[in-house]
Amino acid sequence: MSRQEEMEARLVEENYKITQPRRIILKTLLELQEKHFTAEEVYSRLRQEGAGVGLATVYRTLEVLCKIGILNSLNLDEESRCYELEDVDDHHHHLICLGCGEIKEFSDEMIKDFMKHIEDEYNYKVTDHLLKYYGYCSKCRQAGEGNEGGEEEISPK
Amino acid sequence: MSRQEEMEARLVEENYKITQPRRIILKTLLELQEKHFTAEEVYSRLRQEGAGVGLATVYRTLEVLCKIGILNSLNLDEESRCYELEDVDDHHHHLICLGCGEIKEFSDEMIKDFMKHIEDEYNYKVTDHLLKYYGYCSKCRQAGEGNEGGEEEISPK
DNA sequence: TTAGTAGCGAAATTTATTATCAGTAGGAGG
DNA sequence: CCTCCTACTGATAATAAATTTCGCTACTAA
Repeated sequence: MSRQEEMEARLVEENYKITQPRRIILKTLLELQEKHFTAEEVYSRLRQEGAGVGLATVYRTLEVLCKIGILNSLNLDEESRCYELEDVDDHHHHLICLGCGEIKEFSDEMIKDFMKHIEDEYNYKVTDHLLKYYGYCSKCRQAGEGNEGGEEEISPK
Repeated sequence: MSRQEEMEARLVEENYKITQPRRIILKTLLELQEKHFTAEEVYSRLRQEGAGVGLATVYRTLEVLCKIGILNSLNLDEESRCYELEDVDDHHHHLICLGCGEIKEFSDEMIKDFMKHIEDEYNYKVTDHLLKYYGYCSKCRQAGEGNEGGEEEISPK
């Protein structure tokens, strides 16, 4: 079963219909080079390909895909919501360079212990978590300390 | 030196002027009951008190206060930006209940070790970080699993 | 084949935030 | 205590992301 077929099976499983626009959007998501993307990015990609899929439908579909766990929704920057394909075996977090905007990922094995501790202390059932580190990558640290001649600065948090 | 005076001193230190609107906003922030607040919340509080401070000024002032470290800017929910007064001795993160929206805080001592590890592995200089846990508090876990009769659900991430 | 409904695209709307701009006032220097 | 410069201000317009609306379409179960 292909990745696309798996996803469509998930939709059916959750009582959503397999429609042409949804098929096209799934296909596009699988083809995207970028690991992280916004609704607008998906939409403009679809326009390029001449698919007659509306922006509202993109938003609606991405929302559905999040609900059924095919996508994760992230807040990587303040401006607009990002999405990424969910990979069950690859829980990770983000390391964001304030100089050049580069985003690295790291796994979160160690964080899980801390989560257990939090669950006990506060009597919560934790279902999700988000960890982001902001800093400066090796390149940006060398390149002259003051962001001179560099790209836009990015604001943390 | 009062808290307000300290803050005004910070403004001067950073070459910002002490203006009437800024004084009023600082006073209001110190009086707020809520630990977390949005620009709109500050603004409506000011209106209630009859202070003739414009919305744009509130946004501008909160931005300035973030820049000089008097406030932290948080992304507790997707809709609008939250702020909190910075407390140097109390670094913490947030535990957010998806059922009722309750927000608890916990300190981040343990997270610091993990940060060191990340800095070494990726050759980053980490300057800031953000950790949020989403889950269900003890109350919401009892109250019938399906959010029946409860308030609005909140979306994670 | 048909009926009912989930889903659709286009456009309008909402909401948070930022930019604009003419006027004001803080405060350094006289 | 004045004066002047300019950072700052309030009102409002503009922007942009996301959501809602609405009449129409096309799945799918009978």
